[in-house]
Amino acid sequence: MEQIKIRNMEEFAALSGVSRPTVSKYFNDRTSVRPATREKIERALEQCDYRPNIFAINQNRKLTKNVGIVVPFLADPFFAEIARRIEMLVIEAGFRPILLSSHGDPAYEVGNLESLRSIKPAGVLLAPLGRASDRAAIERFCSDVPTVNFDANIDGAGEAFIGHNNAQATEIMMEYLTRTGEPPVFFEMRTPPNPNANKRRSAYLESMARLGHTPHIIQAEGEGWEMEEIGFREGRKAIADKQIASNTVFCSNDRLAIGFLAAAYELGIKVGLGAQCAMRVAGHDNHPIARFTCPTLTTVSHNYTAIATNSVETMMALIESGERAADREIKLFDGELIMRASA
Amino acid sequence: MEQIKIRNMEEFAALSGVSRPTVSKYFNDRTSVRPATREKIERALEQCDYRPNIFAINQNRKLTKNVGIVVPFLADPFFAEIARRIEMLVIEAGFRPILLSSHGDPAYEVGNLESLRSIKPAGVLLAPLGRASDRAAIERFCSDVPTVNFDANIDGAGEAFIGHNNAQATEIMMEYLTRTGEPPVFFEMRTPPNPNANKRRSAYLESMARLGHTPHIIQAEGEGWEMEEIGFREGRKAIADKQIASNTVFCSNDRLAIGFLAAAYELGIKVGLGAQCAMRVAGHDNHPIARFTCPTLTTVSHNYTAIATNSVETMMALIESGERAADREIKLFDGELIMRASA
DNA sequence: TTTTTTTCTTTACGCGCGAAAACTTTTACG
DNA sequence: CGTAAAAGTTTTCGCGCGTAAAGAAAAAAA
Repeated sequence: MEQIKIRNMEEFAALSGVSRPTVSKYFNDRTSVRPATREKIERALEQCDYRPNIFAINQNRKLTKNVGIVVPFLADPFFAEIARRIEMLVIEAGFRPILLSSHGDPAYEVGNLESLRSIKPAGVLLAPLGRASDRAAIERFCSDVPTVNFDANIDGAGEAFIGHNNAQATEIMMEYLTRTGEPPVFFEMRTPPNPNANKRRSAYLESMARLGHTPHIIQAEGEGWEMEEIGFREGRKAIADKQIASNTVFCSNDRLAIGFLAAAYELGIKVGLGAQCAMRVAGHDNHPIARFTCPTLTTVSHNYTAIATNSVETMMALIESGERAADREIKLFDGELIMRASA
Repeated sequence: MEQIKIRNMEEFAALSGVSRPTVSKYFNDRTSVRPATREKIERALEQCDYRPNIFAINQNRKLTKNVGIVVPFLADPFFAEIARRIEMLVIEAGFRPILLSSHGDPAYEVGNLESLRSIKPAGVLLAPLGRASDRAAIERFCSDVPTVNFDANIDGAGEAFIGHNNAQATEIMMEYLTRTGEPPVFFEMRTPPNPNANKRRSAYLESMARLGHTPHIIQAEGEGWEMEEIGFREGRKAIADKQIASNTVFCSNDRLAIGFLAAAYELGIKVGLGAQCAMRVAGHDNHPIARFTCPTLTTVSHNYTAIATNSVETMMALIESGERAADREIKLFDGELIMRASA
């Protein structure tokens, strides 16, 4: 079996005993042909493993089956995880996912969008870099290609935004931390690449104000996506300089927290809940490695499943309707407190 | 500017005042036309941002500019890192990288290869799953598409194998560990998904034999790619059951080691070099997070740069020559001892 | 059985480009 | 300045498929 070499749909049609246009119909929607015809085609398919040429298909179709997925930094396990879920959902929906990473660089981000534009995707799921993004380029892209914006909101980017409810998530952590111990200081980057950080800072400030505490924010120097490094270096400095006005530190994200934990460990500060512990540390994101830090990291998890599912569903609805959304919908999914040993 | 809408190369040629075949030549190699002509085209390019239709290009070229990159599990930062480097080198070489993850599943791996086959890539850089891979499917693919195998060697897969020198890398760590303390036990998975693990075990056994020590291997139960989880769960069990016949543990890879460190921490065992430490732990791979574990992880690093560069160079040489390699070359790059606090 | 509807076949065109052949123009060089 | 070489132009073909129209055949409904 599978010996016969087929060069094109014409030859395959001849083999199956069906006309070429009917074969074409079959490959576009296998239920659009009569069962008897379908069986003829599928019997032929068993003995020659023919597949229509993807370039010829896409050249003639106005709408391809490609769906772009762009994330800011794929080497970050957080994005790897969310991208993985989205990718699988896109495949399930019968589309071809094209996964692209912007490598933390706006030039790559623009390059990715241009690259996507050239393959005429049915739609694109875009998690932008954020602050560093070339807004004009992104808006231009979104006006040409149906785009769903996720993770980091850029006003006007895409037909909808699906994201994490940073305010609520920060709030439940604040509630937990203040209820069980000292009100936390907030440890973040001075110039965070991701806009979620700003929402988290605001939520921290609001929360502290409402609870009648004085907020303390430590802003780590450093640019880019090497957050563990920044958390480690600046965390060590902050601890050594006694800048930390509480025994509880709420890090803006888990990667900073991982670095901070390493700094605390190196300085011999025991982190955790017990009486013999000097400090509590919490993070935000439920990073895949957070279960395995020392101590395990208390954090707030994104609703990964809901965000991935909803992003893809929104995209598919957009594709099926063939229209642009009337108004830009923003959907936020609540975070979940993940209590572990560090706080 | 950029107002003029161009639908195809014909229209663009008219705009630039050059014939279409010459424009075509320009886009294939911008140095292949006379400087004066080139300037004409590039001036036209400035006022209409035309790009040749990628589907039409690829339909007619025997050789596309696509290069596939397949890794077994992109959510693993190790692969994310190596993929990132390779991707950038491929872009630099003027090709379009198509990054695909097999998600730890041989079905996805075969699907990725089929998907790649359909876009007629100039070449493919393949890091196979290993043990779980569908060898027959991979060999079939490699006979059709110029493939360079990297990271995990599968005999006969591709024109060349570029990888890490597991034997040498294990050896330098063994030398270090035995010179500075007790000979280590070896902690690994009973059924590792990646074939590198087997080479590391063999190297450990050889090394212990040569040094005149009795080898001890602890084989963790568990399947799949959740190595931190396996390292944590089985590591805790091994420590609790006092299966560890040395104060030094050499983990088969860093992800296992990260789990193992978490287990030791939870059990109150101090890991590190100092006199007050009860155990030394070393890993293998120099995982991106290894600098931030508690304590920081002593490990053996792959020569990431050399492996990425050499894989891409080998691929490009293959593409340029247009031929298949006469014999399957195997290139291994030595590892480097990374001394940190854990051992 | 006849009529209606659905499905299939035949024929034809076009997508946007690569490639090749034959001819013309420009450049390089003695 | 003349000539060969290099580069550009024109023309034509074909890639493999989507798609549309018109008619034939098959299935479903009357």
